[in-house]
Amino acid sequence: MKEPAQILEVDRLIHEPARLLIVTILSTAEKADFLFLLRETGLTRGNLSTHLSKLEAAGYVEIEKTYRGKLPLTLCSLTSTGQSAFEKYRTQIHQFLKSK
Amino acid sequence: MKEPAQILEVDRLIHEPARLLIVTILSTAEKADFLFLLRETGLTRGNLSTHLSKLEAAGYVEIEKTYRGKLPLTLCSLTSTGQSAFEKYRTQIHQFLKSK
DNA sequence: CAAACTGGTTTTCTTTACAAACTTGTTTTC
DNA sequence: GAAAACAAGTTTGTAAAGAAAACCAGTTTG
Repeated sequence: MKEPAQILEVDRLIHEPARLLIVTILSTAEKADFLFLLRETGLTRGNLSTHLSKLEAAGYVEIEKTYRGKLPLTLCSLTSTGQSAFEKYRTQIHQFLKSK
Repeated sequence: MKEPAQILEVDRLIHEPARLLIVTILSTAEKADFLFLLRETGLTRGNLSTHLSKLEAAGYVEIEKTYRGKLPLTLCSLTSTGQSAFEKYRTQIHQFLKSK
């Protein structure tokens, strides 16, 4: 086993395409609400919800539940932990794919 | 849903880290035998076997079973289909990660 | 000739991701 | 003013995927 096998250790929480997309969007927006993410990602509500929960459980995303008028409003933002994990993921993938 | 959602369509057969590693190794070697891949990847024999079968089923890898002396020898090589799928995957990921 | 080793494959177990159904509350409509 | 439709999410059920363990056919070793 040589060093290329590092790819086997990428953070699978971020590697999953749906979550990679979510995290990427969040990395460029201070805060995003649930419906915004829903539109941007094209995920179903159920899947967006569960992916966000996983990211929250990992401490990558902070979820703030409030109201817009009388309707529920869920605000999501990347924590600094999430930000670093994302940066790390990006450099790992880059490193791996760039070599031939 | 905007265009970033393209990432949701990456080829998951290649996206899986273990197979990404296998395919990457095969892309630089004409042919690789099972034990070579085993050492390079650090996967277990069982997992290497099933991942190779999936790649074969997809037509990405060709598996040739022969003998080295009296012992079984399994040779693996990337098909042209596999080569293109890999190239496509790389450019997609690159495209996606570079923006931001 | 029995035990250990080679080079794998198949089976079993757990974890995941997705879809569909459900929930809590709020507007509409009749 | 009750029923129906809608909004914003969550929970649940299921099927597929990945990892580990068990297995297997043949070979070499003691």
